[in-house]
Order: sequence, then C-alpha cells, then structure tokens
Amino acid sequence: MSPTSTPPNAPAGTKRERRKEARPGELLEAALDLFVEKGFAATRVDEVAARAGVSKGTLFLYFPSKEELFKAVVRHNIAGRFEEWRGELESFEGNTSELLQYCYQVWWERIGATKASGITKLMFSEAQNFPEITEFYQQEVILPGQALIRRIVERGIERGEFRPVPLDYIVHVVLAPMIFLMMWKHSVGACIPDSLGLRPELYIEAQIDNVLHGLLVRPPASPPIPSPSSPSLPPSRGT
Amino acid sequence: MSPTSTPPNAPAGTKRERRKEARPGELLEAALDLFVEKGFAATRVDEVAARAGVSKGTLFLYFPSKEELFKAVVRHNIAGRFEEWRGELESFEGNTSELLQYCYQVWWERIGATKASGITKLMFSEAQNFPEITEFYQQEVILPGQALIRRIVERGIERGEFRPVPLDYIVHVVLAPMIFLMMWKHSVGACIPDSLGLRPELYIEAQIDNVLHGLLVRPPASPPIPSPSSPSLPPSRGT
Amino acid sequence: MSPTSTPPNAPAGTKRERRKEARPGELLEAALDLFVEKGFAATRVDEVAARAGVSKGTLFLYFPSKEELFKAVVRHNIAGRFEEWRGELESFEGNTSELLQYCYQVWWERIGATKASGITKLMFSEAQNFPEITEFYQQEVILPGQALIRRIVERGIERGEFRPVPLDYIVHVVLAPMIFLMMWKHSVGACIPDSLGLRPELYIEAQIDNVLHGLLVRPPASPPIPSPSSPSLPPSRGT
Amino acid sequence: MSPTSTPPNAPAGTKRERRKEARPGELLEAALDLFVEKGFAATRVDEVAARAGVSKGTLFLYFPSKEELFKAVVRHNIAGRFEEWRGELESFEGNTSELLQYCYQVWWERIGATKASGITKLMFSEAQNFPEITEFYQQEVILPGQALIRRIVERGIERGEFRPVPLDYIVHVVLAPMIFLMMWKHSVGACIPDSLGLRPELYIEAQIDNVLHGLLVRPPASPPIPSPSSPSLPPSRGT
DNA sequence: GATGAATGAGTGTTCATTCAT
DNA sequence: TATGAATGAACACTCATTCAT
Repeated sequence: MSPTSTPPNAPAGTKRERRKEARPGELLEAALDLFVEKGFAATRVDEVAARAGVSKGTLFLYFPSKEELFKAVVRHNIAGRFEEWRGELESFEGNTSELLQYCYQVWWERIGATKASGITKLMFSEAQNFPEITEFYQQEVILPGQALIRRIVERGIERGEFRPVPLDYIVHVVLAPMIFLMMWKHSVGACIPDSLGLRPELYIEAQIDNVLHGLLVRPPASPPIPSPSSPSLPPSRGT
Repeated sequence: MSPTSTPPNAPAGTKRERRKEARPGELLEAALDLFVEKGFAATRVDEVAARAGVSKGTLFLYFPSKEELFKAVVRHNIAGRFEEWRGELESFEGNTSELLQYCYQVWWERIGATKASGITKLMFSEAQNFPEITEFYQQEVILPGQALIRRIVERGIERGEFRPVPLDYIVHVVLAPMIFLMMWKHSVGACIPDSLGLRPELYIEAQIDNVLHGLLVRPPASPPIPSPSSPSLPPSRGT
Repeated sequence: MSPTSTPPNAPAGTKRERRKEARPGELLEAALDLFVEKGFAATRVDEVAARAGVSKGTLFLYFPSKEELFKAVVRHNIAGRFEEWRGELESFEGNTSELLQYCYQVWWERIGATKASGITKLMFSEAQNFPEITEFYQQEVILPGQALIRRIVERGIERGEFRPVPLDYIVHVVLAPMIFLMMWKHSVGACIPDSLGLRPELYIEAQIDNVLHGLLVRPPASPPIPSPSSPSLPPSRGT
Repeated sequence: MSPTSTPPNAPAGTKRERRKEARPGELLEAALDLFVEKGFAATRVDEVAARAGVSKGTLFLYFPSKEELFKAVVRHNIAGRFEEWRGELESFEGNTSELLQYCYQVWWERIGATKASGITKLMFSEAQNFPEITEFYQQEVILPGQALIRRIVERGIERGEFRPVPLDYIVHVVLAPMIFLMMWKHSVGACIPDSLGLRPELYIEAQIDNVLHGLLVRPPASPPIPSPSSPSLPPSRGT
C-alpha cells in the first residue's frame, strides 16, 4: 500500500493518481476540440466528459459550469506565449524583413497549424455571447499581439528598412491574413478541404511577400511567390 | 410595389394584406439580425418571431424548421450581385489600380458597411454545423468572388500594370482583409467599440495601399496612407 | 370544422378552451396536495403536472419555477379570508363565549377540516427554507389571525364576560390548539389514523371548554366536555 | 471518561482515538442541527460531514445511507427520559397543580429550551416521508408522554383537586401548547425573532394558568398571568 | 479507519415544434 | 392565415453513494 511496496514493473503511480492531476488538462483538451468543431451551444457537456474519458459529474468537479469550462478553455490556450515571443523578438539578429518572416512562420507552427488556432475561431464566433471573455481576449491576446507587430514594424522603420507607414493600421495589415487563415481553416476549410487553394504554407508566403512589398523601401524586383502550378507541385489541380 | 401605385379603389393593398406579403421578408430580416448577433443555437425562434411582430406559430407557417429558417436567411442574403459587378468591371475605363480601389470601395458601401456583412460572419461561425449550406455559399459567393478578383488581377497583369503574381493565392491576399473586417465588425468590434483602431474606411485604405504596393510594377514612392493624427508622420512616433 | 358545425349535443366550449382558464387553478390544487403530502423537496414537478393532467412544460408556462409555484400555492390558499371573518365578528350578536365557539367551529369547517390546513403544516415545515414567504405568511396570516382573536378576547373583557387576561399571550393560548391540530393532521395523524384520540371535533370542543374555563368570569360548574365513550356517539369505534 | 482520569502513561486517550470514538455522535449532532433547520431533503450529506469535521466518505462508514442517518438521528434523540420522569412524578409530594407546573417547567428546561425540541419539529415535518419512524416515535415518545400527562391528571382527579375531565382529550389540551411552542421555535420563530410575543417562559406561564383554570375545582380568582406591560405587575419589569 | 475523486441516476428547466381554434 | 397553449425530448447540473488508495 505504501509507494515503496509497488512492484518495480508496475507503472509508477496508479491509474487513479495519475488521472487526478491530468483531469483538468484532459477535459480542457476535449472541450477545445468540441467547442472548435461545433461551437459552444452545440457542444454537450456529456460529450466533453466522454471524450476526456470521465463521467459528466467529474467534469463539474473541475469546472463549475459549462460557461466556466469555456472560459477556462480560452484562457488555458493563450497562456503567456507573448512573453516568450517578445524575448525572441528583442534578441533577433537579422534584418527586419527576416524577422517578420520568422514571426509568420513561428506563428504558423505554434498557433496557426495547431489546435490553438481554433480558439480564435471560437472567439470570433461567440464573442457577442461572452462579452466578459471577449474583453479578456482583447486584453490578453489581441492587444499584446498588436504590440508585438507594432514593435517589429517600428524596428524596420528605425533601421531604415521599412517605409514610414502609419503604425495604427499596419498592424491590421499584418495580422488580418493570419486571422483570416484561422477562421477559414475552422469553417469553410473544414467542410470543403482544399477550398483555400493548395497549402496554407503557400498562402502565408504569398501574404508575407505582399506585406513586405508594402513595407520595404527596396522590395524584391521579381515575384518570389511560389506558384501552385510551379514544377515543385503536382500539376493535377492547377488552373 | 410602392404604396402610391395602389389604385385608390382597390380593396387589395390594405395594411393587413401588404403585411401578409411582407411576413417572410420581415422574418428573414429579424432572423439575420439575431443569428449574426448570437449565433444559430443561441437564437430563440420566439425572439425572431417577436422581432418580426408575429407569433411563434406564424414563423413555422413560413419556415418548416429553425434550420430551414437559417438556410433561407443565408440563401436570401446571397443575392447574385456578382453579375452586376462583373458588368461594372468589364466596362471599367480607368487603370487597374483604380479599378481595384473602386472594387474595395463599392464592396464596403454595399456589403461591408451594411448588414449584408453579417452573413459572412454567420457563415464562418456556423459553417461546420451546416456543411450543405457551406457548400452552397462556396459555390454562390466564394468562388464567384474569387473569380471576380482574379479577373481584375489578370487585367492588371495583361495590361502590364501589375507584376505577374500567382493568381491562386493573390485572390486571398485581396479578399482576406475584407473578410477579416466583416468578422471583426460582428464580433470583437461589436463588444469593444473602437477596438479596431479608428475607422474602417482608413483600415480599408491601408489595405488597398498595401495590396497595390505588392501588385504594382511601379508603386507610389511615398506612403499615401492617411494617418488619422499626423500630417506626414515621420518623427512623430519613432523613438 | 367551423364552430357552427358543432353538433348541438357537443359539450359547449371545447376542451382546450375550458382548460386554459382552469390551468393555474388545477396546477395549484395538484401542487397543494403534493407539497402537503411530501414536502417541497420531495415533490417532483412532473408529478404535479401529471396530477393536473398537463405536461411538465405546461407547468412552467404558468409558474416560472418550482419555488414560485410553492409561493403561489401558499398565497393562493390564504386569499383574504380575514376580511370576511372580521365582518362576521363585528356583527356577531351573541355573547363572547358563543362568539369564540363560533370562531373555532367556523375555522374548523373552512380551514382545519379542509386542504387549506395543509398550508400551515407546509409553512412550519419549510419556513427556514423560504424566509421570504415566511415573512409573507407572518404578515398575511399570522398577524391578522392574532388580531382577530385579540379583538374577540377584548370584546369579552369589555363586556365583563372574560377576566382581564393579558392579551399578548392569550392569543397563543387560543391559537396554539388550532395550529397543533393542523400539524398533527398532516403528520402523525396521516400516518397513524386515530392516533389523536377519536374525532377532531371532540378535540376542539375540549380545547374550547378549557379555554373558556380560563377566560370566563363564571365558568360552567360541571365538565361539559363530551366523552368519547359517551352515548351520544355512534358506538362503532368506542374504546 | 473525563480527561483527568486518563493515566498519564496510557497511550490510549490520544486526541485521535478519542475523536474516533466520538465520530458517530458528532455526526448525529451535526445531522440533527441541519435536518431541523432545513428538513431531510434539503440537507446535504456533504454539509453534515463538513460540520462534523469529517469527509463525506467517513459519514457512510458509520451510516449506510442518508435515510439511515435520519433514523439514527431520531432514535438517538429519543432517549427514554420518561422512566426518569415517571419516577419524579410518583415521588412528588406537593399538590397536583404544583406537579403540573413542575412538569411544564422541567420539560421546558430539558426539552423545549434545548436542541432536543428540534426532534419534534423534525418528526412533524417529515412524518409522512418516514412512516416507520413515525410509528417508532409514536410508541417511544408520544404514547409515553401522553401516559405521563394522563397519570398526572388522574392524580389530580383522584385527590379531588381537578374536575373529572375526560382524560382522552385533556392530554392534548396539556400537550398541544408544548408542541406548538417547539414547532414555532424552529420555524417561524427562527425566521422572525420575537414573532411569538415576548418570551417563551411567559408563554408557558400563560398556558399553565389557562390549563389550571380549566382543570382546577377552585381556580384562582384573579388573573395571575404576568403581563409584560400592564401596571398590575411588580415594577421590577414594567415600564 | 479515513479520504476524496469518481460516478450516474435523477431533477428542474428550456425551447423547437405542433395543432385546435 | 394566424394564434398561442401545449408538448416532450433534450439539456445542464446535483448529490447520494462507491471505492481505490
């Protein structure tokens, strides 16, 4: 019964013990999946519990209501990533054009391509039903994100790489393509695969190229955007 | 159709009868408002009926179910405006840069700034729960819209005004800012006014400027984006 | 299908029409029965609805919650009877001893022996769970009832029939037996019939006799209390 | 049993062990409080356990179900005090009027004024939901109590002090005021303090005075009931 | 013995849908 | 055609009870 009596081949920590710690996380993950897939209202708490492998009652042991579960899902999936990013940004060595590209790519790897992108879709879809959490999202996600972008653009301007564009709107120019991609992925894109064109990565490159053309003092002379009908791609679907 | 055209001796055209004709439209309008604001599930049919000034039973006289009402709302608000626009496009006289700007502005006046933008928010929010209607939307709105943009960009390339960019992705570069704006307006923007920055019109101008920089063979040398606060910007903000 | 086509032998007024008006009353009656029988918590709203012959949903059409149903039951069953009684009291012609007896008997006929007595049991049982309605009961039932009794005793004292007893406590001396009888009837008495002795009427007479002995300046010399084994009763049940 | 009797070297008698012994009693006490206050159904076992300072699981170690806990609470609080009282009664020296007064006062000190009165409130409130235990209560409390009162009244009649009243009902005349007082205390009285008038002690005196007037062959000529406000009182308490 | 995490049957309440009038 | 009372399936949430530790 004492931990020392556990046979060495037994999995360390009993099933129950291990579960207890993991429960909230498992529930949050299951809830994220379902909320993103079906929306808040169409998601049944039984389903969330079942997907997390527990009973309905257990869910309410950890979250006092479906609404609080929703809030927890949103909060949990945007835990301070911005600190980390701000650090990377400050210590970035290359030129700002590279920094911006790096930013898009890191965002795609860590957010856009992951389930976390579903949170954004969720927020836009349910914003009006959860004004309180929308405010939270605005403070914790949107404003820090905009600040980050603003810093990058400022850096470009300061270094003479970027044209002196008005910052208040340029942040939207940079961010809108990302947000659009997340919305698309979790709505039309989920129903009609390939409706975006071919690959999100190429979509992002096109957006980067476009944004940099708008920002750079000396934009590249020729279009570096890879064409979907270029030889590296199967020609099966091109125009 | 206008009240003045009703002959004075006609018994038809009474208030009652005219309302009868108008019922479905009033219901669709009320439903659009509420669906956009709260989503499909969180909208109560009682509320729709009440806002349309009829009883709940009457609603089901015109629409066999809440789901059919939803579909009707989407279908009704996806009038084929594209024919009309294609016409304007074909007969447009100016250069393609002007045409693209015209396009953005017409879109903003007729869609973006009106309630019609709500339907886009609705579609993105509910797409996964209504795959058939998402397919319908794809066919009736997205593809025609993309085709329109593609034609414009092709025109620019043909005329030597635009760089030979890959069309498959450039349509998203052009459309994403519009879609983002509609989503924003009906979600975060509705909860936190002014969270976008200052004015949608300036946001659009910034996007146009950026897109044209990416497309034009000879982009304007200096930033033409009007800043809401400073006349020319240079030292006003940078450290 | 038109009303005029109804055969003359059809019951006037359709089932539905008649029900609509009657619903709240039927529900209140069913609820009274069940609340008195099982208490607030142990009563299921389905059961109330079923006993009233409607569905659960219908109940919530008339009462927004189980708690409001409970409150309505209490309020409904104590509709201003005190006005009526005060009138009878003021115009009573006989001596006060007779008036007090009349009072007990009328109370028994109209309250004690009817379902209305269940309300009192209910209030005492649930008082702490419904402080708000307990306050209401205190104002609308207890205080008026005490005032009524006080007036009667005052009348007796004024006319020289009663000893000058302290009014503040005498009202409890008069009322306690009634309340006890209601409590008994709906608790022990309902489980163990005849546990009270034989008949409530005789219990009341004994209480009247006792109270009058305490009040009257010249009490009757010999015990007028009917004995349960006295010849005036049917011998069917005697000891 | 007292702590001082524990030998200093005894390992038994540690805090832990003593508590272990006391567990059931602490649970019964906590349960009594809560059942009296809120009724059976509205009382949560978590709350009982928490008030007793143990976990919910521990409660079920001692009582197999909430219902059995309830029964145990009632049984536990119905200790056979009647034997003791019967002894006091048999050896009472004074006249029967004094005996009856003594009886009321002893009851008030030992039952009415203590938490034990709650059990009566509980029984009357829950009787219908627990018929078996109501039967038990009837056998163990009500009938012995009635027998006790009956003996006293018989004594009075035998000694020529009391009128020959019918015993079957007079026991209720004597007991009803006590029961009413207990019900009041734990219902309306708990919600609306002072709603009874002034002090329970005075209420009891009034009831004693009234009962004796009804019983005594030679009742006192003038009202001996102390009025809280009337001038006939010794000035110790009056205005 | 004691714990408290887990359970799931049961309950109050909602709301799309029906239908007699 | 229009109503709105009635329905009942479906849902969020509770809580007595269990049991592995």
